[in-house]
Amino acid sequence: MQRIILHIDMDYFFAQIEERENPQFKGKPIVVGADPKEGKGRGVVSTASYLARKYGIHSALPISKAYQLCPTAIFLPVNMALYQKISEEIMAIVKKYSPTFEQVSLDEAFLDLSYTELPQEAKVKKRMKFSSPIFYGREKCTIGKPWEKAKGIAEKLKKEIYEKEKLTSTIGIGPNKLIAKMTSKKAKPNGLLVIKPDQVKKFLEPLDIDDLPGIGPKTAEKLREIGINKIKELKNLSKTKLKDIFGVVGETFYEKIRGIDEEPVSNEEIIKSIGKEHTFEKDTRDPEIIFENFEQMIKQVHQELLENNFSFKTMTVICRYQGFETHTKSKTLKTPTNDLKILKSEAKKLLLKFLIENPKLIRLIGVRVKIC
DNA sequence: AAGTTCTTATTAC
DNA sequence: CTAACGGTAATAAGAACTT
Repeated sequence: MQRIILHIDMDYFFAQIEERENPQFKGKPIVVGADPKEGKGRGVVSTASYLARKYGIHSALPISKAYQLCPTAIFLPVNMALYQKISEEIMAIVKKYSPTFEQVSLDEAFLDLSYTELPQEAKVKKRMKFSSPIFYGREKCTIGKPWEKAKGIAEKLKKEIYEKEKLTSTIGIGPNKLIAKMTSKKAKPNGLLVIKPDQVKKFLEPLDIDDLPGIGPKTAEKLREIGINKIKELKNLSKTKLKDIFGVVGETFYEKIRGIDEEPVSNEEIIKSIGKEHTFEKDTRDPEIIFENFEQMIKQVHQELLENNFSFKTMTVICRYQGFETHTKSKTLKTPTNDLKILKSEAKKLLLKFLIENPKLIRLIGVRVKIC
C-alpha cells in the first residue's frame, strides 16, 4: 500500500520559544540547558539557536564546552513547563490535519496523509456518526495528485502554527516514517521538502551513514573503519554481513538504506519502565546527600506508579562513579508489587552494595522499575 | 536445554 | 593538561543464573 507520511519538527524548539518570549535576545546566540556556572557546570546543552550553532554549540554538548566556545551567548535554564504548554498547543493544531497522528516528542510528530483531504474540520465531525472505523474521518484520494495535495497540507500546517504560535517548523514528506524524518532533517530550518517514491534512491545514496536513524557515533565509527562513509557504500554489505556485524539492528539497516520502512503511524504508547536519576553537584560519598536524594527519587517513582496504577517486579539501581564509570544492579521480586516499603528497602540494599564494593566518589545515582 | 535474570552497550530526544 | 558528558526511555545481546 502506497502511503504518504508527513514528519513535522519544530526548529530549535526550546531556544526558539525563549527567543519569542524575550525579543531582546533577537540577534544573539541562545543556549538553553544546564547552568554553565562560569564554565564549571556539569550539565549539557538542550537546544542551541542557529546563531549559537555557528560557534559549534549543539544539543547534548557539555555546557562547560559550550561556555568555552561562546561565553557571551545567552545561557538560559530549561523552562519545561512552558515548553510543555506550547507543545500541547502545537500538537492540537497538528492533529487536526489527519486522524492518524503520532507524537514522537515535545516538538516532533508524524501524520499519515495517505487518505486525508483538505479541509478537514467539518468532515471529521460529520463522518463520525456514519463512516466505518477504517475510514473514520478520512476520504480516499481517488482524483488529483496526492503528493501535491500533501504538500499543500504541509504549507497550511506550517502557516497555521506560525500564525498562532509565531514559531517556525520544518516538514518532511515521504512514503514512510523513515524517509519523512530524514527529509525534515535535511530541510531544516523553516523548510518543507517532499521526497516521492521515485526520488528516494537519489535522496538517500549521497547521505552520510550517520544520517540514517539508528546509526549513532559508535556504529558510524565501526563503519568508517571498514571504509564505509556514505549510504551508497553501505549498500555493498549483504544482509547477512550486516547481521553478523551489527545483529538485528544491522538487518534493519539493509531495509532502511533502500528506503524501506513499514512502521505504521500510531500513537499507542506503552510505558515499560519508570525511573529517576540525579547527578550530584560534586562527586560525593556523603551518605546524607546520597540517601536523601535516593529516597526522593524512590518516592517520585512510586508516585508515578500509583498515578498510573502500575506494578513492578524488577528494579534497577544505577551508580556512576567519578570518571563516568557506570554500573547497574537489579533485583526481580517473586511477585509484582507497588509497595513503597518494598521498593525502598530493596533499592537501598542494591545501592548499599555499590558503596561497599567500590570506594570511588559517586557522580550519579538512579533507580528504575520495570512495569508489569 | 530452556527460561529467567542480570549487566552492559547503543541510540534518540 | 585533558577532558568535558543530563535525564528519561527503549532495545538488543550475551553472560549468569535457575529450573
